[in-house]
Amino acid sequence: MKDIANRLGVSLMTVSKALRGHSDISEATRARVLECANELHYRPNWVARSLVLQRTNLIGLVIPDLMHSFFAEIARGVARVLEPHSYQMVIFNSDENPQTEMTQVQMLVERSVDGLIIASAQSADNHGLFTLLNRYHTPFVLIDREPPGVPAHFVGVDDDELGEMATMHLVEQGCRHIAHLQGPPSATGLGRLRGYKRALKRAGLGQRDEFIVPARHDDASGYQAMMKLLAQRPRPDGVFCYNDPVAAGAMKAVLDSGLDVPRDVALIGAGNVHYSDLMRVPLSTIDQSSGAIGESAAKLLLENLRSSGAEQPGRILIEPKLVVRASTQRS
Amino acid sequence: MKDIANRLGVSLMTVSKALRGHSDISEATRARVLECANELHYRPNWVARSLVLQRTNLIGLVIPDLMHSFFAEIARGVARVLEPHSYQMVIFNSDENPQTEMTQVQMLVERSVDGLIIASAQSADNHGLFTLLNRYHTPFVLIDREPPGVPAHFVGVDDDELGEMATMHLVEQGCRHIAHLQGPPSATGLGRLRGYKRALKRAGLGQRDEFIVPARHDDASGYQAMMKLLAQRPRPDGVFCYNDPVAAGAMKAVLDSGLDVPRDVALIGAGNVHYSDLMRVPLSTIDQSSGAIGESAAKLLLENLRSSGAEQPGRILIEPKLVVRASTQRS
DNA sequence: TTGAAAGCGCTACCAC
DNA sequence: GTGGTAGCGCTTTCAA
Repeated sequence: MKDIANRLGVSLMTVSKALRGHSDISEATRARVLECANELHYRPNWVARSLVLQRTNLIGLVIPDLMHSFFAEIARGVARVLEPHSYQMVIFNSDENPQTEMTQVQMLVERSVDGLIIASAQSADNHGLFTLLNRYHTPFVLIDREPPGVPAHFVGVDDDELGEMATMHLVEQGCRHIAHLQGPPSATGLGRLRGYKRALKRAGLGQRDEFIVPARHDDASGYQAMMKLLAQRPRPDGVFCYNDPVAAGAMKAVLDSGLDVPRDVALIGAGNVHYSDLMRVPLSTIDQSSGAIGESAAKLLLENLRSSGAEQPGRILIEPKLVVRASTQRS
Repeated sequence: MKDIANRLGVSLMTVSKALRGHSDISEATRARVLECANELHYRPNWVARSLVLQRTNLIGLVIPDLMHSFFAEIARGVARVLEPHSYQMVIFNSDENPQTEMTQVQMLVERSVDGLIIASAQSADNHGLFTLLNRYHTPFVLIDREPPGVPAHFVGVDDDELGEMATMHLVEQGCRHIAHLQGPPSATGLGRLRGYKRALKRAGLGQRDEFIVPARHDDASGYQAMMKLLAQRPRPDGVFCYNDPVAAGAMKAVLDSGLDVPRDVALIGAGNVHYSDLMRVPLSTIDQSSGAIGESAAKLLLENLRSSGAEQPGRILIEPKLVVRASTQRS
């Protein structure tokens, strides 16, 4: 930039303004500056710009599992909205580890990102992340996992309803011994569990504690949990799995045990990940519109950035949608 | 930081040095500074630090498709290596679009990332990206896709060998009409095609141009391409697919057409993505050790950052490994 | 062992 | 229209 000024015999200021199309700089000099900048392959230094502007045009996205295509789709949704506003996205993968997550949020804040979008891995009763977040002025939007009792912007589905919907579907398919592979103790995991219980009650089916088996969020844990479940008598004839990866693992377990899906055991997941349709037995699931979640969250955050975020929390609930495939069709 | 200085009645410098454990600051003041910093929840401002240090401790990762778990695993590998060196990773998703990719590289450079890892979406004959890259001093490592004739650090597999290995496996399974669903015209796509042709020659099988059908990189394109292939006579009895997503789409096409995998058509992919094992018919594939690619690339880049990158290009080839599952077992 | 000065590359605010 | 001055938050260099 200094080079350009020297070469053209104008001041550094003129160059700075010309480059940004600032109010009134004569067309002539503006053109000369731009041309010269091109020749010299001038590129603005965002670090310096950010320092003085107190604004990086960066937003941070913290998600628990990049390998889960549900979150990858969210990331795409976010990027899609941000791009035209010339914001960029920094992704962190917390690996479902609350401690890692806090460190990453910390780092993002130190990097002065303008805003945060977080799918939190915190267990439902831990508010550490939020006391951290509240120390800084960085606006943030929570997605997918809504911690109870924390006033914050949120975009996601109603997990209670999701759990109920999935479980009711199994009921309607004639299942009478319905089990649940439970996810992590996040808001999401607990909500889905509540929905499961509520559906059982509504259907007048008894609830058995042994039919609630803890898994984690991935297919490996789904496999193990399902194996435990299959060892029980009576054997469940329908299982609502925390999410699609867990359901995928569970399906493998059922098939490996020489049983049939859905005849012996019907399976339903949640998330409608991209490959659900391509599995051994195409997986019934609850769609959460992952792309839409990302987009809405990004929009909400951008609004907040503009209005300096003083208004009250927005809350966007996306309707869960049942997607019926072979894994639950017992007729 | 200024606050700390005031509160303690020492100079700003003392604080700066104390915080970083600089050579000699009396233990006493150091302790006082650290304690006070804690109380005030002081956090360093990386933007400012980066500006003066001319170093951001950020590395940029540009990949063509986050939804493809092959790349998601690479990202994890990179993060795993970077983390202990307190480097952080900025991910961009180029969506297989060369133009987008160049823009993203540009942005990353403007953000002064210390290094780049790129799985390029450029077609094999386009060197635009590299003239761009060479303008700046930012060290970079290419992964997965090696453009011919460009001296650069590279980590990936030998795609010619991969293609040959996959195709030979089909030959050994008794396939005689072997087709190829071709990927994008990137170095990877072309290499795999070459390997396919070479294997046919080695096996003494004739090569039919109609058996080479262009797809892209995703399952949707695999589905379409496979449908075209199935309309042909003779119908192929074995297909080497550019990658696993394409193979997944192809599998859907075959099954939707009422044919059997592998009896009527054997299928093999490449990448060994995480869910290959969970598909309708578990998919045979060529493993590329995605995690290892990410790790090696990150290590190579870090070495370069330390040595200010003046040495000659490193080239790390990872052995492709055949993974046989049901989709090719015809015995 | 501590502190003052200068500057990283850029922009806002005011004079000319 | 154009240009100087000051400063963003931090670090390196050198003097006290």
